[in-house]
Amino acid sequence: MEETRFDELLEELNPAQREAVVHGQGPLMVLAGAGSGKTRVITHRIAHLLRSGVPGDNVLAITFTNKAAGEMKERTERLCGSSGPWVSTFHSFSAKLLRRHAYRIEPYDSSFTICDRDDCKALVKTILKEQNIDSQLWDPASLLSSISKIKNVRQGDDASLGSDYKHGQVLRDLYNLYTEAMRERNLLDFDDLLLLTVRLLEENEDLLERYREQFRFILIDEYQDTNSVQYRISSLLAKSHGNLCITGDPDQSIYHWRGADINNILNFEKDYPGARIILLEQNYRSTGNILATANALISRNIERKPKDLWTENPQGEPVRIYRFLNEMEEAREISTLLRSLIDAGTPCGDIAIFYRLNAFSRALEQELIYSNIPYAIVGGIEFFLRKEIKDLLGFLRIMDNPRDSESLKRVINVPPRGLGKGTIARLESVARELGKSLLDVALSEELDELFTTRQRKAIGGFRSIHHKLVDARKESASVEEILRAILRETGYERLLDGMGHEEAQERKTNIGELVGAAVEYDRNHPEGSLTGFLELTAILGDVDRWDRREDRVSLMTLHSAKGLEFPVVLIAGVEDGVLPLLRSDDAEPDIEEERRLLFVGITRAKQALYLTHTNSRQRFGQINQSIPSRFLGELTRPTDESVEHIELDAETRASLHGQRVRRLGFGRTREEDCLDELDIDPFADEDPFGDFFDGDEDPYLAGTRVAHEEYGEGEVVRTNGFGERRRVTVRFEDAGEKQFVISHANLRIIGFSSDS
DNA sequence: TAGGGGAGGTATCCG
DNA sequence: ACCTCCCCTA
Ligand SMILES: Nc1ncnc2c1ncn2[C@@H]1O[C@H](COP(=O)(O)OP(=O)(O)OP(=O)(O)O)[C@@H](O)[C@H]1O
Repeated sequence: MEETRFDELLEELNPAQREAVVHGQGPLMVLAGAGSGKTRVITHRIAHLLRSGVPGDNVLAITFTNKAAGEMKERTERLCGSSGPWVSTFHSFSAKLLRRHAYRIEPYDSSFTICDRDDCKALVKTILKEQNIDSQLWDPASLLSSISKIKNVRQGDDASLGSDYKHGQVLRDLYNLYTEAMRERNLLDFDDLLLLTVRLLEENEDLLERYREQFRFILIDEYQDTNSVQYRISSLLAKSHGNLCITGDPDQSIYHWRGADINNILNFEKDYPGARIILLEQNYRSTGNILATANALISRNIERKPKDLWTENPQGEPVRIYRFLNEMEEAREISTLLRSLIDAGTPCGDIAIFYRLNAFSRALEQELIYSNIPYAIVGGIEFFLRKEIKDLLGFLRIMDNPRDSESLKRVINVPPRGLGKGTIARLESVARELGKSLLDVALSEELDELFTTRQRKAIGGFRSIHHKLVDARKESASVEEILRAILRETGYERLLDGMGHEEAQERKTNIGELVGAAVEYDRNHPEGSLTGFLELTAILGDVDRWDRREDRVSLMTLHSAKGLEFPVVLIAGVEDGVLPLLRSDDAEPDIEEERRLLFVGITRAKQALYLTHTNSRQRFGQINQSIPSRFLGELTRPTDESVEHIELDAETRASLHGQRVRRLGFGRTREEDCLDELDIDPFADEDPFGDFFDGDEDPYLAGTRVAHEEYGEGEVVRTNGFGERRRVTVRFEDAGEKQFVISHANLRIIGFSSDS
């Protein structure tokens, strides 16, 4: 391969970027605004280090996703053709270290299994049952989050738990039981990966020395979203030599809820005195209009150092804000819009739709299917949570990690052969008495006399499957072969024939996908192992599983969108209660973080940005009025033309509904016809700045039937104005047209015009 | 023991 | 509207 010349690395970089790339020893913080090229800086900096003669093995780069890691590794290797630097996420890095030195973290061994949240929850439930604790009172999910908090905030030190937490004693006991159960089964959760890495380094001076020496240059991306344990890992490795380069943007910190601590980046200068600080403020990604809305929005955050991104890019089209009747219309109109963009030549792969909640993908998906638009949902209902997948993985897991009794319990009766709760309980008590693992007991023929004939027979069925799998594994190391053996020996696909055709088909497809993943793993990892495959299934995130090269419209949450960019971006459901998200019961939402979330979404867009919101939306099966997000009013300045508000006119809406209703044969058409034009003009008011959509309820679409004490029944003709001055005009049957200020209107909604 | 049916609770966001 | 859990029956 022809080597890239030194200065070629510095082309396509602005002076600030270049400075960061060529910075030598010592701490460096690159505070980079959205789209200002920090990813490019890191990549080029690594390449520059390698080209200056630093061996790849001495460079450790931490990225936010495994996908970013893969791309960066590939990129740097291409830029300088030399051996690979270490590039991975904190979690993958930790897993690698822990497997390598597993004998130092007893009772774990190197084939430990990484648990996803579902596995952890199941284990908590098991423990609660064992302890006879009512899982209604102690919700496993929130227990788990308390446990996670203990690990992250107190770094596993439960000493003073009793005083801090409500029900501290119980929590502390459960925490210890959980930890013990995980150790017994050779299982690690995501927090453990990080926490044990800290312990590994702290308790083994030789290892710490060794890795400090090895990783002479450390780079961490998205530093604003690191948590306290990750911070500790980086300190352990980097404090002594100080060759730590971090990049991040406090305005893009969106993971506070899972323990990320923005102070890590804010205190960097204090932690590393004399650190060089480089600001990147030129945005190369977005049009002027998109950037203007992003800047206007984020400037509303109080807890923030002011910073204005600028760009030399053209203004571009205005940002378009659409208002729709409900989520069905929203989905349909988005599809229509996409169809016209695609027909005009936009590749599907250039388009992305973001939303706050995974649940929003459903309505969109239906319409995209209907409109024949290829799409890919990133994340969402977890593939690895499907029953058939969990079953198959369960077998793989017990083959890899015989101590994983949770997985064993899952699969010991697959296919069903009458081995139920009673037998499992018996197996467990025998295991406890003899101090053996559950699998040992199940496989030991000499213990048969401890079971009834019936139980013996059922256990024997499992035993013979297990033996065959052990044989299969001896014959071939490939994951695919083991998986096929499992399918063969359990008769899994035959099992599916018993159920409804459609469901069986779907499950078979899923199984096919898993086999496909195994085949791919075997191909890409000639030195691979079952352990490696299982680690990937657990540790890969939603974005990691997504293949950008496919020409499809991408659907994902705003969180998943971090770090990506698309020429065309749509953000759906920009409503109060959704974005910012309000929980019915619980605490105040973190408005500033929600605002940053929208900021992240907006700044993903290169050419065109559409934000949509609806007038009503179904939640828990009930139709609720929705209010435009307060953030929509924060996107503009008084004279700004970077934003355009759009509403379907009545004719279009009626005809679309008509068509659609006929085509699909829907029965309910009523509320959807007869809507008059809505009069939305953001600049009609003297002061649209400020409380534009002030969060007041505004359910008055044209055509809504309302009742008034004095004037009787009537129909909404139009609404206009903003905030306090927003008015609704109603034509009453007897009293003629009247106008009301919405915030003081004494109107009751009684239906839609077509109801009568 | 297994699987259906009804009831009741329920949704963030994720490596 | 959907999923999980529990109870009841075969
Ligand atoms: N010096 C430059 N000249 C031209 N284009 C650049 C330059 N630096 C970066 N870009 C382009 O700008 C876009 C954003 O870059 P990059 O993804 O590195 O930004 P980022 O800072 O990581 O963004 P974010 O923080 O928003 O995820 C990319 O399309 C990149 O190719």
